[in-house]
Amino acid sequence: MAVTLADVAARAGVSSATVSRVLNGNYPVAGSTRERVQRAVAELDYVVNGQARALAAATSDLVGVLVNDVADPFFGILASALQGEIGAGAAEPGGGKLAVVCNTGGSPEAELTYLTLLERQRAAGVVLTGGAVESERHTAAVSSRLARLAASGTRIVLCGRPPLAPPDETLPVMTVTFDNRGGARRLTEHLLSLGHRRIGYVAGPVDRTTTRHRLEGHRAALAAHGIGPDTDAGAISLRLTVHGGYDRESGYDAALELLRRDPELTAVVAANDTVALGVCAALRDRGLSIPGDVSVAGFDDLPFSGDASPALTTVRIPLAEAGARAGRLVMGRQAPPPGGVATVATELMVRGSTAPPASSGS
Amino acid sequence: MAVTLADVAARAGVSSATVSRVLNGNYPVAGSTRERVQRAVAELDYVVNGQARALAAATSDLVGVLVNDVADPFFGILASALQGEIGAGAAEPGGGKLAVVCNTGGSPEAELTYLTLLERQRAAGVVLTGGAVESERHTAAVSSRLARLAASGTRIVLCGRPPLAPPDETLPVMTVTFDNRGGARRLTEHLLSLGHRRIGYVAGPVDRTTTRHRLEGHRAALAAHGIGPDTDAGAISLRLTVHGGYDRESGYDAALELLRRDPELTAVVAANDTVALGVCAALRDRGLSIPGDVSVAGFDDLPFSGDASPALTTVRIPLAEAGARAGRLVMGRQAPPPGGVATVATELMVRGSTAPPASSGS
DNA sequence: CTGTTAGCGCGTTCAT
DNA sequence: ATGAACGCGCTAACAG
Repeated sequence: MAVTLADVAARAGVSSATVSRVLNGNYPVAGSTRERVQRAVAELDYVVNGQARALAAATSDLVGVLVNDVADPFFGILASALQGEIGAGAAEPGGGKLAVVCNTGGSPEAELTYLTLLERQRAAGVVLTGGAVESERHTAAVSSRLARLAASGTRIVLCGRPPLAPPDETLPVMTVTFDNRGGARRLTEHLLSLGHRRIGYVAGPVDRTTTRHRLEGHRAALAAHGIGPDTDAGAISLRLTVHGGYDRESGYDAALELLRRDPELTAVVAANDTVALGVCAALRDRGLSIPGDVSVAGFDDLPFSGDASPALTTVRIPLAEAGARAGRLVMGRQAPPPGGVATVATELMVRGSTAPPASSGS
Repeated sequence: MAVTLADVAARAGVSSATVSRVLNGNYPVAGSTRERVQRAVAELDYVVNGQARALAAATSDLVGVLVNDVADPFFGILASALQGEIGAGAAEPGGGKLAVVCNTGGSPEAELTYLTLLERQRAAGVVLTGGAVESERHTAAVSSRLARLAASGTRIVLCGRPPLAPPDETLPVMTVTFDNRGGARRLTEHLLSLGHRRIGYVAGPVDRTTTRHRLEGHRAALAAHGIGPDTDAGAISLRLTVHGGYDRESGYDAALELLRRDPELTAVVAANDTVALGVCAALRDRGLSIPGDVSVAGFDDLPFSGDASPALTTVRIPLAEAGARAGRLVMGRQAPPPGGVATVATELMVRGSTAPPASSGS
């Protein structure tokens, strides 16, 4: 069948150990011997058996990357940046590893299943991306899985979700988290400063850290402007929150629902840019102009956001940089940040989709 | 360190062979024994060692997916659909495999490197997605690598590129290819029927099958309308072809170049939707309206294309379906198409970005 | 510098 | 139905 180390050794007239040494270049080997071995390797088209090597050396060439869905640009960009770091130097010996991308679809069960599969493979590292599901049970389950992985030497990095709770902080888990709360707050402040008071909010799925943090930022901004939950205007704002998925359809449906709840609203903040596009489509279908009648804002600043028209006001997350950083961390190519947690700043991007409300202008 | 089969065996008071049989469920085992073993497995939190299993059983849980870049929605959607099939049933024993996504960045060397890495891992299957680089040397190199992989039992699927040349057709390689030529032809016919005659073409990178096929379709449509390369109008069209990357910047730059070459052009066809957005941006920056002054068309029908404004006329490729099909093929869950080649039809999507040229209307 | 030996953890014969 | 023994292909001690 396949040619093995022994075949190469026989061909080169040396022991298999010597061949191994030449291949890994960790031990001194005489130049002439090395050359003979390399010739034999080339002649036989020998390719090492990764699993045998992994078994013997107790190492792995695999790094798991858990994402909700690579088809979603948010995760696609993260995955791409991660893969870039993980696979970097794949040509050199020991240079790069293989990124195993796992689509969880946002399902907690799938997340656990994949963690088990990666544990099976004795993955060298695991990166969990995107918001985490907030449930006692699931958090505990993930934590214990991660603890076992970490105990067996697997490097763990969280990217785009908050660090694990303090009690579990003993885990050697590194985190690259996004300032979702701050970004959301600045975004809503922007709308408030434009004069908007009836602001709809299309939130993401419930029980997700990302959803909660963005919503908290939004409400914090409202409260700071005297629109706390205990005021009349605040009560309206509370009523103007609709939860949905992180997809375009959800945005479309949510926008219609918001208009039903308050035909007078002047602005809509969406959970992310994709949802915002759905919101825009719904508003247009209702004959409303953006931002003339209603301002719309998104989150993430995905590539298409600048090309939408009007261009979307949104909050930029440097996804590629964050992913690359997480990649370096999981590869051990960069020292962990102090406390194990790095917070990536977010930036308000004001574009054409937001403007003062019509009433305030006339 | 990690708990092994032997540990479980000891705990259950049976031999390791019995534990193995319980785990794989391929052999008859007494109910009571089975139960004791399963209890021991649960109590010890045992997780099989994938590499050891792979080594012993000569099987692999890995399937490689080569893409140019997962951050590109075209590949992101393909990868997502592929992963969905590959990982399907990951919970059941033998149910799913792990998709190893490899970003080649369109580099032939990276492609070969990853194929070697996947061969190392004795991957159960490999899917090559997207257009192939057209070069004698590279094609030969890839073919021989694929031949070796196939010989060692790895299932090979091509998705989004043409089948390998007839001489290599003996390889058990399955192909899911896109009708790029037909789609491009219908797209240009659409523009011609609107009355356009000076049509710029922003082609993809040279020496790529996708680039060539789309360009051929474009030229075929022109020729069919009497605008062959030997006519005056045809000569103009030839001059109005610019090559660039598959990214937005390339589209932007190419559009400016096209306007320089012919300020009178009335339509621009782009290599894909992303490029088309760049073209649109450049035209707008030049003060030209779409489609009033210049019509623009793309290719692929990525999700954002319908939300651009004007919405992009483009050619739809059912990427998710194609990816899922390729995934089933590589998993051996679907019978290979006759001749090993399935051609996926493309569909012209006429939207707002194309209209009759201004001159013909007045 | 190189060969010999002993596992890595599991699947799988062959016995029983 | 179960156990003992061997080997998958390679790396890592240990000699020499």
